[in-house]
This record gives sequence, structure tokens and C-alpha cells, in this order.
Amino acid sequence: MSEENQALAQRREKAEALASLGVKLYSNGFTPANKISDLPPRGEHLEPEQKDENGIIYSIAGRVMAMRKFGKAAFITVADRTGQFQCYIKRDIIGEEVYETFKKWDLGDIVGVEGILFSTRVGQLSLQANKIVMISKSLRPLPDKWHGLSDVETRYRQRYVDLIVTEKSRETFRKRIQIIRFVRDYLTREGFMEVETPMMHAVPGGATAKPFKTYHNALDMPLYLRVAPELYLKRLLVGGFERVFEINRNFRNEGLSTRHNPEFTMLEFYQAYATYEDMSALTEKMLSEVCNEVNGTMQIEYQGTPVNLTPPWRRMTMLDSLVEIAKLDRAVIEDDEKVRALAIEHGVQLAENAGAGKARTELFELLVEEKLIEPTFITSYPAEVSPLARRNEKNPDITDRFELFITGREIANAFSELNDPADQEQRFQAQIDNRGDDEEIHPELDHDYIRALEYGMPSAAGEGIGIDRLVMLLTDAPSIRDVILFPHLKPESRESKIQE
RNA sequence: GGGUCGUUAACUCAGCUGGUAGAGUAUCUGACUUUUAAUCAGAGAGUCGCGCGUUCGAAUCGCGCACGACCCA
Repeated sequence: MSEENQALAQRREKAEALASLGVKLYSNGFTPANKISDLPPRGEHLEPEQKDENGIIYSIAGRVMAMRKFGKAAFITVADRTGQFQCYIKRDIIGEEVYETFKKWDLGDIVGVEGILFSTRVGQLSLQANKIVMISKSLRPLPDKWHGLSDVETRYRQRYVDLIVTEKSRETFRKRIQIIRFVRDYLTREGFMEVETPMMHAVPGGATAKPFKTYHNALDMPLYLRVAPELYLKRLLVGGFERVFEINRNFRNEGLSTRHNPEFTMLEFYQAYATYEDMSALTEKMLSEVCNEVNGTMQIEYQGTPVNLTPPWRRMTMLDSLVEIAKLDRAVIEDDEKVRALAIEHGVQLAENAGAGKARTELFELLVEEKLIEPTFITSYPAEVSPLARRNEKNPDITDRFELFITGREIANAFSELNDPADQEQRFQAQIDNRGDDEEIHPELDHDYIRALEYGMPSAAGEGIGIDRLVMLLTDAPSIRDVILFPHLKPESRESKIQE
């Protein structure tokens, strides 16, 4: 029998003893009339040692987070979703029989308490119980009350425990929900319609990434979990839904890291008769406002680095950034041959058929990206690395596109959409031709998408924002696993950890 | 995939150059009817991530594996 078994067995014995005293271990009759935030704040209304004259009866329910027992009385701290409150359990008030059962309560039990307010000697407002109820008996001990749960692996694997004991973690996820709600409301106010498009694709598309493959039995065909919703959202533009957005999961069958989870939440939105410049205006307004909403300021810190999200944000072409930030020679950057050589000099593994645009992008990622701390829109991406973006009118080698960087990380990617079916088909075909030996990426020509474009898609701009990374930025979270409730981890090896 | 670090009681962690394990919290018993990490006295609790090796002897040294963290691709 392992030690954990013994700890459990000990609590089981206690639970059985309670049951034998006639206490229901998992009762469902207690409905609290109040949430803890309904109760007056600490120290208000009453002088020390004074009782509430009006005798208003409050009832609350929650988890026992702290217990200070004396011989014939005790203080317990009860936590519900709105906060914590101290309750005073006194034998002379609740009766000897009930008090005997109360002695067997544990930290972590979920209980109900009903009583009136009073103030202790030191002036802390407390609920003096005249009735207590066991709602759910906890059989496992909570983590160290002083140090909390610092083992990150347990925090991710057993998020339920993390949420019980780590206020910072609860705060992060509240903010996450707040951020998503704000963005949803914002876009809705701007006339965008929220839609749901397929998560299972017959032809994976919309991004260059390795998909998860699955299989449909009845149809006898492979399906892919989507890597991006883009091509479906643009079909809706063809259909006349001129402003659409989707906030949902994408799946990429790639490595895990502090910035990558196999499933992650993406916002994509598309607006007809708009350009990527309209998108940048919308983005800096929406993101600075959501930051202000969640943090009460636009000047935040990310992992110790101050970041100011107050608009307007810097705009810079990729070429200019290579000159101004990477301090490269403009003459070299602008020369197709020289820039390829320079990239190779920097250790970039350029494929034989990779062009100067690819070389410039690689150099940008290598030398510039991490230096873009304050919000910066990088524009004029090479067409070569932008298969779905519209070419610039004056210079067909670049596209009408930006990526937004904050704290050295890509937060958003937007462009004026390519709506010429012939050009789109050619670029799809080029992607397939260039895929090289990587069989895991399955670029296939999405004929239906081309067909949709042939009906005519309005000029439009679209954008994707990685919600997880945005939440990381706005909650100062170092890892994507801190902002995903149940991040993917390898299965536990120590089976005994989860057995009883 | 490569590198570095980590894995010791339920939780947080000590444990030096090898001599077979320790604290605080939690738990259990007793005392205590206004505490705030309550206090006081006592007790139980560990296949030292897993495996193999070196050694008279391994938590400690070596190799492999698993899981995790960070960095790199």
C-alpha cells in the first residue's frame, strides 16, 4: 500500500465515521442564499465583539480553505467563486451532537454554513454558524497551505487542484474569458457576424502546417483537423456575409513548447471592401482597448519588460526593419542575389528554388523579430511567403500584408485578400510543387475554394489573432500552458499517481 | 531532434567528498470557547522517478529510460 493510499485510507475512515454518525457525505439539499461577495466587507458595520443587531441570517457554501480548531469552538475559512469568508463554529450554539461531527471535517471539504454576522475581538467580521452542512467530503489533502502548489507539472495535469489553491491562476483564466468576451463584443458592435465553420477538413488548407489526420468510417475517407478556418470564412464572403469572424480551435501536429500547444484558439475575421490598412487600424484600437479593459491600463509589463500599448503603433516595412533594426546595408537587402548570399552567411538553410523574398523573411525572423518589443506592424511581406495575400498594386513582388509583433512575438497576421481565382490557383499549385520531401504537410489543391472565387469574392481584408498568445501578453504568463486550462502533456508514467 | 537542469513523506524543500533519510506544513492522539500560517505536547508516515552497473555498502558515482522545466533547431 503506497503512502498516498494510506492518506486516502485515513480520510476514508474519517468519512465512514461521519457517515456512521448519520452525516450525509454528499448531500444536495443545501442551497446557499448568498454568495460571499454579498456579505459586508471585512471590518465594516460592527465594532469588535459586537453582534449584528438586526440578526440577518446569511447562508453560504464553499470549500474549507483553513481551519483553526480549539476545544469547543473553531474558525474556518470558506471559499466560494466570489471570495473567502471566516465562519465561527461554536459548540454551545450549534449543539454538542453537531459539533462532534464537525470535529471530523477536513481542509478541502465543501460545506454550507448559515448564521449571523458578528465581529471578533480583533474586529474581523465573521459568520457565527447556527447551522452547518457537509455538502461534499474531500478524500485527498490539499497542497501546502503556505507554499501553495509550485510544481508546474501538477498545476497543468491537475488543474482542478491548481484552481482551488492558486489565486493567480484563477485570475489568469478569468482574464482569458474576459478578453475573449471583449473581442467578441467589439467585433459584433463593428457589424461582424460570428460563425462556425468546419473543424474537420477533407482538404487541409489556409496555412502551411502539419495537420492531424483522422478517419470517417461511414464515408470511408480520411479527414484532417483544421489548421486554419481561413478558406471557409472567405467562402462566406463570396456568399455575401460581408463581415464574419470565428473564435475557435485550430490543430497543428507539431512540437510542444512554451508558445505552442497542439490545439490553440484562433480569432479570424474578414471584412469585405476593406484593406489590410483598415485591419491595422481596427487591431490597434481593439487590442489596446481590451488591454485597458482587463488591466485598467495600456502600459503593462511582460516578464519584466515594460510595453506600452497606447496607440498609435509603429508601422514599418520589412525592408526598413532590416535596415533600421538589424542594421543591414540597404543595397545588399534590395539586391536579390546579395540578400540570398547574406542569408546563407547567417546560417539560413535556403532551398535551391527559394527566392530573395524567402531570404529577406528568414533574415527578418532571425535578426529583427525578437527586437520588436513595442507593438509594431511589419508590412510589405514578400509574395513568395504570402500565398493567400493580394499582391501590391505597384510592386507585385510584395503583398498588402502586415504582421503585428509585441514583445518580440507575432500576435497578428493580416492581409488584403487575394480574390483572383487564376492567381490563387497558380499559387496553390506552386505551393504543392515546392513542398519538397515533407510528406507530413499535405498541400492539396482546394478546387472548391477556387470555384467559390470564380463566383466572385469582394475585395476584402482578413486577419488572424492567436488568442492564447494575446492572453499570455495581457496576463504576463510565461508559458502558453498557463493560459490553457488543460494543456497537452505526455501521459503520466507513474500510474500510482492517479490510482487510489 | 540536441543541450542544460530537475524528479527525496500528501505538499514545499534540506540531505557536502558514497556509510541505507530530515525539517516545516498536512494527517492522527491529547489540551485549549474570539483565531488569523492559532498555540502547546506526543505519534505515524518514504522501493529517495524507473532499470542496470561500479562498490563491502548508492538518495549520493556511471550508463540507459520515463516525465517535467528552460534554451536551441
